[in-house]
Amino acid sequence: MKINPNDATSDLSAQIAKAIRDAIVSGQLIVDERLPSESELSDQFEVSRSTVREALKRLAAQSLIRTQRGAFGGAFIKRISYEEAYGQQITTSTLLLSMNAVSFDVACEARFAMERACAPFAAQRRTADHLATMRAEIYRQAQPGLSDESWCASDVAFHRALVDAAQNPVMSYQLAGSVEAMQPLMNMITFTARNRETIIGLHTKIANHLDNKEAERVEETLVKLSDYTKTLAYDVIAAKQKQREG
Amino acid sequence: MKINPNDATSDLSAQIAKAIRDAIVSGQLIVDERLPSESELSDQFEVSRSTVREALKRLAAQSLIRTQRGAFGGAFIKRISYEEAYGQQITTSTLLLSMNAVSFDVACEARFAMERACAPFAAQRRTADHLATMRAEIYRQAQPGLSDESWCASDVAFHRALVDAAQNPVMSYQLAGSVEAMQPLMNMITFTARNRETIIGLHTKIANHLDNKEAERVEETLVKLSDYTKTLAYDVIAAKQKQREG
DNA sequence: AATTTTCATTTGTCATACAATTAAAAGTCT
DNA sequence: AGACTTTTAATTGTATGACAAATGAAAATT
Repeated sequence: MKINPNDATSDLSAQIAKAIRDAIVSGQLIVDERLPSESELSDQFEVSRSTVREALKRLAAQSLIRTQRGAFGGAFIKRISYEEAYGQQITTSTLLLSMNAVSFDVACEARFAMERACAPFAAQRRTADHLATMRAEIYRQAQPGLSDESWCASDVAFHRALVDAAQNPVMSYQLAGSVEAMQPLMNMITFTARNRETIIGLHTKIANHLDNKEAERVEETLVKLSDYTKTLAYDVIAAKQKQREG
Repeated sequence: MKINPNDATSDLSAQIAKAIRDAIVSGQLIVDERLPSESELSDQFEVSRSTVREALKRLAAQSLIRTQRGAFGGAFIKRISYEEAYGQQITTSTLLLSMNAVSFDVACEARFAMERACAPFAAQRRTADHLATMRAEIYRQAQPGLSDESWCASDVAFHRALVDAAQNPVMSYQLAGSVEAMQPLMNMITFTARNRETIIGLHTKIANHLDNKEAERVEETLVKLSDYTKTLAYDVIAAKQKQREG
């Protein structure tokens, strides 16, 4: 692992982080392996300990290493967990959508397309637990006086159960970002009692079709749900437009 | 933004990073807004400048801020680009798969399921450019003496073109991880001339069906490709098993 | 043999200093 | 007055040294 101290395009700590990251991704450093101590690294790279520390903090932020204090402590290559990966994906996806002004349509299309991809597997593999979770969320959604925030949270929980029913952790991980990152966009919509009723109807259908292992029908219903959600968004945008003009 | 100096569960720099990150994600800090200088932050949080710097490097590693030297420089909230988001997703996905010993089947299933989700949109929206890229990669794949590495790289390029044809940047971003993270797993497979021929045949079909805007057929062919890829992986695993026993 | 103490190692935090960079402000020349 | 150059102040990047806190191994003690 080498760095170029005269490269003006990036900081030393960024270069060091990259060198170590590359070694991890390429498999040269394996899980639970200990990196040299901060002093040793500063000798090897010929930089100060502060610079090494900044590099290590960069890696820690990406869940690539964990550190432990004390004798026989140090920085260890970390086995990244699904939970951490979810978290990172959600943060990145959320910011990507909010900062780049991704249109509701584009985000909605991506989300429901990927959810539809889960349907065949979910229909095949769903357990009683998954169905119970979905029905419990539907029940919650039907409560009168539920705040928009709680409604959206329950909506996310329902869809996560659908995705998890496919029992493919990689898919669950990939979709976590899609579903959760939509929440801020969904929050812009005001869900009237009538809107909610329609959505609950579609949710119920999805649960029933999953129960009957009818994948195709689940997909059809997801398309309807996607279309209906888009319609609601259009109405919100139209109303805002009118308000601006009036 | 407040931190708890006596919280033994996490470092001060991690707490500070979290406080700022939360402010960014929740929209309290907007794109291109300047954070206080390192000295000001160290005053506000009542920690040393080094600790603040470590926190800022954590945020920089997640592409949440960029820094600029000199007068009127500082740390600015960064608009995360699709490219950076791709990069992060690929790093995380790759490590998630390699470190958690995700089976080839699970990864393959997730990847092709999500690719299939793109098919309807790709068939509708593909341009001449997308088709040209796909056919160019097919041509490259047919070259005799192509190394396994180059073959896999071309395979990735082909599938990226397919995903990009859907013209939904959010989907492209989500799928980048799926497709690229599979590469190390794919590299374990030795692609014989005969294997390649079969795959090229399926790739050609996909390109043709896309050309004809026949979404259903694209999906069918993707299923065949998925099944064939799984078969190849089984053979590799079986061969290794035999080697171990013999 | 079990418990306690000591000790060396390592990360976490702080303080200070200086280099490098940068844009604004001030100064200079035509 | 306007274009160009120099100065200046602010800010991040890097280095150094110091000490606190944690921690597991080794030594000492009971």
